[in-house]
Amino acid sequence: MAAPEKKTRSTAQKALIRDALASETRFVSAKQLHRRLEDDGASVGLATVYRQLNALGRSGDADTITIGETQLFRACAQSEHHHHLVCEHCGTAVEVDPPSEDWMRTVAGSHGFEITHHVFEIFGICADCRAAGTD
Amino acid sequence: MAAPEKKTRSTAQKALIRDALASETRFVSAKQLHRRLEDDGASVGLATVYRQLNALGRSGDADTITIGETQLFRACAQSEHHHHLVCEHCGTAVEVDPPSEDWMRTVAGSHGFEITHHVFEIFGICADCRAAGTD
DNA sequence: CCACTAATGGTAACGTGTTTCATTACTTCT
DNA sequence: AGAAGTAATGAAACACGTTACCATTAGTGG
Ligand SMILES: [Mn+2]
Ligand SMILES: [Mn+2]
Ligand SMILES: [Zn+2]
Ligand SMILES: [Zn+2]
Repeated sequence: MAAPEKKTRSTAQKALIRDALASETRFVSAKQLHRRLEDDGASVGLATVYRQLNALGRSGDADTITIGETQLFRACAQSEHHHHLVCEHCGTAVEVDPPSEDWMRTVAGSHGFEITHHVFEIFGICADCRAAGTD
Repeated sequence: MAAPEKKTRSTAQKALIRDALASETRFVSAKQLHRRLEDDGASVGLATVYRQLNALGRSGDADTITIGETQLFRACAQSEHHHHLVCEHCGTAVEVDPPSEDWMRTVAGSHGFEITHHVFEIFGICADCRAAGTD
């Protein structure tokens, strides 16, 4: 029973997408990133952007949150489990530590649940956007 | 500047939807509720289910969470702000108190953010579903 | 180079959820 | 009760993010 041995292939598009996401400090959508890529002269298909963004999310190299009906991605500095304080206007995000993982397991266990995952994100308006919005 | 004075009208569908949701202990989607209504013999349009569910959510009479790409609703007993421990298999939910609202405001303020809202839901598998899944 | 096949990209298809608009039926007024 | 006014409904069209399909391109290893 040899391991499935999935061999991945490095392409120009893959690098472009990864780098574009890495250079972004905000949470961005697939469409936004695609827009930026073609603005920079690169030509990458939207389907590929979706594929690679999903791949980055699966491999843990990118965090993802959903705002409204669109999914946003971000290449986070921190690799450990963490959460975010997100500006719902511009997407700027700050990394935040989780609020006691043990407590969750305890309360879940007391109800017979086995935790699979949890979502915890704080949304707000950042100082910049608040200043800009006051006009 | 008198208040907008929106006058609402009571209809049979409105009552049916509200009661159906109230009788449900799980988080349910619009489609699920619509299915159940027509299974019970009632004839209500899907658009109306969406409309009323949204209305209940707006008025605070129903909590809502998003799992995947579909929105789920539940008429919660507790009217104060709270969160949920949700079985991602059957939708059963347990009400849970927030971890510490002050802490959020503090960490947000220290980054210049003004909190608008936050999402915090714990997902897992309930005892029943875990037992049923072991076959 | 060659053969193999992962990856791409344009587009069709999909699933939620919303909007439109003609029709229905609550409310209020007389 | 009857008529008028207008929320509310419902079927279908629409919007939109995301995925599936599939012919074509291009890494990789020999
Ligand atoms: Mn992060
Ligand atoms: Mn609740
Ligand atoms: Zn901002
Ligand atoms: Zn369950």
